[in-house]
Amino acid sequence: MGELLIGEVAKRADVSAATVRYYEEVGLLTPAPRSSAGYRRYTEGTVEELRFVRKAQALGFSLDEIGEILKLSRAGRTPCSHVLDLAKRHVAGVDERIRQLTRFRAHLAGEIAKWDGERQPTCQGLCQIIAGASDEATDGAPMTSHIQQRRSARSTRQ
Amino acid sequence: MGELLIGEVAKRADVSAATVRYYEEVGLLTPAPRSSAGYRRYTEGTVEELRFVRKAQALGFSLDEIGEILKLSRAGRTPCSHVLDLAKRHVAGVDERIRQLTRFRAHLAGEIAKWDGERQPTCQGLCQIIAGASDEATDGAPMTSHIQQRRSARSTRQ
DNA sequence: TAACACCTTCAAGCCAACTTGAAGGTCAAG
DNA sequence: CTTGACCTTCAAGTTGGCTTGAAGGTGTTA
Repeated sequence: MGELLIGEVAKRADVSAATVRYYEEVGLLTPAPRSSAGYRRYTEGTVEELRFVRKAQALGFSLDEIGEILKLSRAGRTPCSHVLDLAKRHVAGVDERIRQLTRFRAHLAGEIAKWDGERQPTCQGLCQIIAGASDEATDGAPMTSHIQQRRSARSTRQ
Repeated sequence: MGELLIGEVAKRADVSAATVRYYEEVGLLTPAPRSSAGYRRYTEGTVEELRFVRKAQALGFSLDEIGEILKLSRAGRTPCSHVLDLAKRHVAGVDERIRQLTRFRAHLAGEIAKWDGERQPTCQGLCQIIAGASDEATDGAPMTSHIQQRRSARSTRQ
């Protein structure tokens, strides 16, 4: 009951089975123990790791970076000063990223404020500039995929 | 004197000339006016745009997204309600990203705190887990490229 | 025992965002 | 009037992160 086949973990973590195999191949996941028939057998823990991977990815981390963070977290007990250092570097990196994003946001908001305070916003003609963009933007679609939904991976469907 | 050739803008924005051509090709930059010989002629404005592109990219935006933001900012005068809406969506997206990153940071920091409070950090043996990682981490290298330095693009060198 | 949904490997294909290379035109300096 | 550093286009290659397909084994259910 704590044993899941690849399709099952994939579904629970909302990725495809192929992706899970790929993650193992590139070293993100530790190779799963196999059943007598050669089937990979996973536990809930793997589902957690997979979910973590997707979240970190959505935040812009590469699989390499995520792999390192996973290794740190797997080291779990006995985190020596090296591990600690590495982890602290990661946090510092994230902090830097947050600061930059915050500045970026201020920049954008600044432009908007400039515009907002100005003339009446009746658009005539030249607003075609964003015609294409609004197509996507007007029907609830993600014109800007701030949280990435990389072709969704409906896992084992079809 | 306000006229720059492609190598010049490239150098000033710290990208390669090929990248500038590529950006024009995919519609990120508006096609530059040509000299009689067919050379692209740019202004300082393009350098600014290129720098913006690199910054936005480092923050995890795709070229498509950046292209939209650039269009918004080029619309400059007469920003109709549509443009304004679009821009506000972008800000909202950035806000969301910042919130997620902040939570991520808290998670990482939490783990570190747990460890930090614990046993003595003398690492014996099993610390090999991070041997590979420390290789990169110990010599000032960017084990985690939080601000991306995508194969650098030393522009027109060599 | 046949169907069917799962699993396996391996190889190839795809998209974004570039980079690299070939083949050639332009132009100021020696 | 040639050298050398620029510029041009076009085509093909690269990397990361997958997806898709072929060819085949597994295991429950009718």
